[in-house]
Amino acid sequence: MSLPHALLTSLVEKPSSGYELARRFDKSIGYFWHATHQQIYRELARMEGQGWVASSAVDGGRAGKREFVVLPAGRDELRRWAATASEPMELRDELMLRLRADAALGPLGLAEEFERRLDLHRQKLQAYRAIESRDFSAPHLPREAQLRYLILKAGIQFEEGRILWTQDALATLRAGGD
Amino acid sequence: MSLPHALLTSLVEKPSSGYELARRFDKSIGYFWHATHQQIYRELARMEGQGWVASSAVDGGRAGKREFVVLPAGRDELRRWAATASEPMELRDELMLRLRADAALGPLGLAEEFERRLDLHRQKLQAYRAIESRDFSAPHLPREAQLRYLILKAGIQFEEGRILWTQDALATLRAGGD
DNA sequence: CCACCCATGTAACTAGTTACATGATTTC
DNA sequence: GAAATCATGTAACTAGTTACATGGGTGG
Repeated sequence: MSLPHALLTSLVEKPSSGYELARRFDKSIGYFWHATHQQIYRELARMEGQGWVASSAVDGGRAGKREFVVLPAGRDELRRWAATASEPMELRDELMLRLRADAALGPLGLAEEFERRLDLHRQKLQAYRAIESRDFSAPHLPREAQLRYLILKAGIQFEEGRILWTQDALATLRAGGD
Repeated sequence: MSLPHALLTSLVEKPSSGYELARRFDKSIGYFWHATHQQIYRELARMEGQGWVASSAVDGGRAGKREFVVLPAGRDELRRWAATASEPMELRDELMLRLRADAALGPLGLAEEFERRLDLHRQKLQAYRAIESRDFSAPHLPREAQLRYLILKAGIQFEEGRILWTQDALATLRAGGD
């Protein structure tokens, strides 16, 4: 279970409300770890119960707004978790299943969907490239920025690979017979 | 929900028992779509209820062994589903969270885990390469084989990319400061 | 006769998604 | 004063995982 640790990291970076975290999980962090606001609120409540974070009303904030900060126990937990091993992500793309269905049943007209995917991958790559030139184009990056850049580079590499692969697939799908 | 369609495809390729499907989902198909035997049995029961597949006792098989075949309604469903759009797979690797935690808290000694990952990626690539030379080294592949090869190539590309990325990450982690 | 593989399932749990619900504040 | 955004949550559901359970057949 990694969501609590994703939240801890995000809160170490900057104490925030559930709402703010939800927005961050739709943007920067969301590029490699997605979560909805419902999940986030539920998890924050659990984490508070465990003494990993504490919340307080925000001066000058809206009614009901609560800001969460990481407690020492939360930092300890994050450090402990970061040192544990984890399994590499699984490849799990429905498009592969569709390709295999096409192979089993005969041509099903998948080219259109591959075109759509190609577009999506290009858009995502463009978004990543924009972040790259905005945040990581300085000649000497501090360690912290280098690590965050590494995460982005994993995304860039993935999208670039998928673009090439999708083009290969389109050529095969359109080549007709054998 | 894609598991039923993965099972339909697998059963179109070859009528099988739940046990045989479970083994296939640990090998070839499992490389891009994993499922446990519990999930498979549950799903087969549902699919039979919907009239997509039918089961019968196997002559000369063990007691209780049932073989599933795809019914016309199941083929129709598979064809219908294959033509629908789907979202690209999500990047969701715990290692990225750990990198970000390291960036937020300071060096946590992740290099060891990256070494381990590097090994795993190399092993997986080797396994893929073995399948490649066993099944797809003929000069002219029929359409069906070309499509199945495409799926494998997506896996090969992913592992190769990750190997390069992990080496980059190790260099950064070991470079010490900025 | 013991261990391993074949072959089936149930039950309980965890993580994630979708739908619903409410109310305050800011902006046009 | 209406619409958009801020800000919080509950409830029901789906998919996937882990633990448990049973029994027949085969090979050493």
